[in-house]
Amino acid sequence: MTARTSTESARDIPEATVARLPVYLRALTTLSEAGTGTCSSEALAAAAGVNSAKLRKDLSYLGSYGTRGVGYDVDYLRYQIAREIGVTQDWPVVIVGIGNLGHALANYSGFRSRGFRTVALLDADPARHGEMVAGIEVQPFDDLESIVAEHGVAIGVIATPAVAAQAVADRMVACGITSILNFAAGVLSVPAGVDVRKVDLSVELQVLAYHEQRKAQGELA
Amino acid sequence: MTARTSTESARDIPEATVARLPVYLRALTTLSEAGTGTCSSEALAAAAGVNSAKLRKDLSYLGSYGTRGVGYDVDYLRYQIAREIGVTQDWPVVIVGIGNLGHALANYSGFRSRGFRTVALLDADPARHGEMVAGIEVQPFDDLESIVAEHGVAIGVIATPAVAAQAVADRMVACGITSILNFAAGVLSVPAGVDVRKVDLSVELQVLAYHEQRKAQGELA
DNA sequence: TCCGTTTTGTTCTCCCGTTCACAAACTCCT
DNA sequence: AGGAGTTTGTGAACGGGAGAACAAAACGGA
Ligand SMILES: NC(=O)c1ccc[n+]([C@@H]2O[C@H](COP(=O)([O-])OP(=O)(O)OC[C@H]3O[C@@H](n4cnc5c(N)ncnc54)[C@H](O)[C@@H]3O)[C@@H](O)[C@H]2O)c1
Ligand SMILES: NC(=O)c1ccc[n+]([C@@H]2O[C@H](COP(=O)([O-])OP(=O)(O)OC[C@H]3O[C@@H](n4cnc5c(N)ncnc54)[C@H](O)[C@@H]3O)[C@@H](O)[C@H]2O)c1
Repeated sequence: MTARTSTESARDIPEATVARLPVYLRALTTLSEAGTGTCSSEALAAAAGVNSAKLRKDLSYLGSYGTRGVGYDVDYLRYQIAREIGVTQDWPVVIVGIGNLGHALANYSGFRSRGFRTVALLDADPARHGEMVAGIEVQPFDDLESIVAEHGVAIGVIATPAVAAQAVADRMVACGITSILNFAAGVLSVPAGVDVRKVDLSVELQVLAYHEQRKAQGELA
Repeated sequence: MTARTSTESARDIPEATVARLPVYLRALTTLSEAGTGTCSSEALAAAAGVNSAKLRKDLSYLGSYGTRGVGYDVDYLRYQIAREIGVTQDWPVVIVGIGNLGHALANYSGFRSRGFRTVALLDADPARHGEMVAGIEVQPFDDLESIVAEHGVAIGVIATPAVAAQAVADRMVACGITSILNFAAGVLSVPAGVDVRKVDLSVELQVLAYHEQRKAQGELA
């Protein structure tokens, strides 16, 4: 899934833990907004939907931020996780392919509130150019290079049809983007050092269908 | 992630394999449409973006559908995987929460072509009722029970705000839905025997941000 | 028929992740 | 000050998945 080339820095956090840190972060934000000042690993684990031992081990990779007999300071731990993930700063993001899904993503407020700022919406179709979506103007895909250079964009989102995805990814990589979130079906091939994460709704539904079928078979027996 | 209660039937396919079968299925469909009649595990693995040994082991859980020295018959293997997943039949699906994301999902043609049929779009907001999206009329959320009963729906999609998600899930479970695809943030609690899969875009982006930050740190050193 | 080539199916080993269990550390009450 | 109660941090056992390696099987040509 992720390719590592650069020299490993100080702490090496397991991939599975990295994927859970954002979940803890959200749970902590909810707790903080509810006015909770301190929480135990048990309580936080319940809020995040994981085993408490796993939570404690995950947090131990970041350091020793809890107090035995007491628990964790919600705001302090929240800051530490945010810093570790790197969302104390804002990451500029470009979205390519402003169709059905691209519109939804552009309108999604959860990005901005969680450390990401959409700096541009790009589409190859001239008919879409100039349209305003969530306060941002849709621009030609060919503006990619200048926008990435101007804002120092490192993260790109692909929401184009599958046939265009590889070409879009190539252009992104060529102009310096090193992390891609891909909604299009199929496999993207990128050079080492570029991270790609794929979201595939059909896969999710088909996994559900598999289990659903098994349940039905079990009832017959 | 998934809860198993019913008695295990004949073959027990590892969860990791189940998650990859849909990927193989798509790769096979692409190959078939390109006119390929036979393919080796090496070729299919490349198309699916996985290791060929892993692919062969995955397929061996389904049975012995290949021919040594030759490879796999594309259409035959495709049918076998589709049957194993359970997408030779059509699964009726309801989508709840027809906002930004719900619109995109309703318009997504990839569902129908992969074994799923959207039978209803439901929303709690009366202002949305009667709107036509992708040829389907948006109906009141309170119609859930009658629609599920009428069509025998087993799979539900939640695309409401996070605060409403648990209540929607409860109603779904109460009227017989046993598989839920959840796009809302936060943890859903459901009884054993109900499968929930969560898609969380913020988590995906934050994982990318973490690696991005590490890359930047590595360059400084 | 026999041998070389190709490719599957499977075994074996290693590694990562999960979970249990407990000692260390902290608080609070007497 | 001391003991009871609570909760963290981590060592250790366990299970599952990934990948290398190879034997078994099929094919094709001589
Ligand atoms: N809509 C969904 O809910 C959904 C769900 C899962 C996956 N997907 C996937 O997401 C992708 C987008 O889906 P959608 O429904 O928004 O499709 P869409 O057709 O509505 O939008 C695609 C957009 O990409 C643009 N585009 C095409 N080629 C381009 C290029 N080379 N460069 C830049 N822009 C280009 C098009 O002009 C269009 O605006 C598809 O790959 C689809 O499979 C969508
Ligand atoms: N838009 C995105 O790209 C995106 C991305 C990731 C996650 N999400 C999540 O998906 C969910 C939906 O996002 P959105 O942008 O479409 O939001 P939205 O506000 O545009 O749409 C939500 C819809 O749900 C309906 N709704 C509210 N309460 C309901 C209830 N109790 N029963 C039935 N319907 C109800 C509302 O009327 C509205 O139509 C949110 O939880 C959001 O966090 C969205």
